[in-house]
Amino acid sequence: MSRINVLVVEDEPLIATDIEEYLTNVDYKVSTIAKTKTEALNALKNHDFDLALLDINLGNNMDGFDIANTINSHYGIPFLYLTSYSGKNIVNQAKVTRPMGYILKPFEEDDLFCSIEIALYNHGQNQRPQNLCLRTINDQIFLKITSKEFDILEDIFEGKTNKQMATKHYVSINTIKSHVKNLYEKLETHSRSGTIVRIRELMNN
Amino acid sequence: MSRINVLVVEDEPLIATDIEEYLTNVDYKVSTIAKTKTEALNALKNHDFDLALLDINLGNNMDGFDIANTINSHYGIPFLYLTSYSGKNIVNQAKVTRPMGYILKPFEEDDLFCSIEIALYNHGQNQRPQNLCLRTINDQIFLKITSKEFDILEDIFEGKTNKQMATKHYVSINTIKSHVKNLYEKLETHSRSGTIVRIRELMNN
DNA sequence: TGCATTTTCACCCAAAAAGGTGATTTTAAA
DNA sequence: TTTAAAATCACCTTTTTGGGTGAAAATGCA
Repeated sequence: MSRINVLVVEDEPLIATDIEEYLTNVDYKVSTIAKTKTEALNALKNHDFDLALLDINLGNNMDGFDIANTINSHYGIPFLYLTSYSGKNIVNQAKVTRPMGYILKPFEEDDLFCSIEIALYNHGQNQRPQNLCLRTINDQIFLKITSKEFDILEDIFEGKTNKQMATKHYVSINTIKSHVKNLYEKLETHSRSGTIVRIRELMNN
Repeated sequence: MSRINVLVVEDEPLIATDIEEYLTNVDYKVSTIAKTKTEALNALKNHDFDLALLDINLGNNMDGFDIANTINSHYGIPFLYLTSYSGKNIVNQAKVTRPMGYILKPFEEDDLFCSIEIALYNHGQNQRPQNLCLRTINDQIFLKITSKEFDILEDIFEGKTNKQMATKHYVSINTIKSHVKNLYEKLETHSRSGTIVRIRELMNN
């Protein structure tokens, strides 16, 4: 497995080399340090990065936000802001660009490492199975789903048949049918696929 | 708009009150401070939180991970770890629980504020409806799905029955069954719900 | 301890889906 | 215009689901 390839965007050379050293120490690879927006966009165009670390303020401009937007629309890699701005205003501007983290200067090697690891992992998982949440569902329906019923619901959501569920849970298929029937009543559905659709809806509110 | 309701899980009273003060300063509401796993789970059961801040280590146990798992499966609120562990091992254990952030002690008020704001925003945005894409699907299977079959597939994904589809498309139910059969062959599935699961997978790559 | 809920299971019937075979008509491309 | 692929439809059998009724354990609280 090759090392994670990082783009560092930072206009202050001293800080940039600091970051580079930190990242190298924890086994990431810094293949480019960009000092301006132009350099950053160029690097993005010409290389494949796994992650970007963005300073928001580059030479008196909030160019970090622009870079973030370009990353979102064109490259889809995760990124974190490394900045000394902590004001409400800036943070609100920053959050709508959907960074995976916001680290305030000064920071330490470990801060960087932990946040990056979480960011990379979450980014990788984000286009992935959506998992159900009992509370979210129950908040939206009148007759509440019990925890056993919830287990069955998860299996239905995974496409399992009654027989498979009976085997998995070491109970009679009749028991499964009973749970399924109760689920349909509580969710006001009448079929497995209809139930999956319903759950998709409930989990998106 | 009422203030963000935060659950703080921290076994060290001094740190807990520090966190509470920080959060109150930046206009969050700390409605519960839990010192043990039991207290935390109880609080989650009895209150509606918008966010949780978890210490990983509670009295010599890694109970923070358990709490995180319960949050994911039962409550679906975003959470951040506040901890002094920065080892690779711990971080790797932590990331699979999908925290929205990982903040190392000691931290400051602003660190907390920035990370929480990002976490809350990203969590809120993460739920989205998904739509199918023929190209994406066909790129991943050997026998390609035709455009008519794709129409049927969309209906299956929406939970429709064969009869409903027949009515909608002005064809015999036998025709629908024929299309469905072909879809199962091409997608290597054997049921409607299994097909929905398969499509979910194919659309997430 | 007693009561309510949950979980377990059985049996029955009807409806829907799954699986197979075969065949005709349309459509689109060579 | 021939030909292959796609779309249409029929019929049949078996399996799985859905829907209804009822009831005995097990569990969890009060």
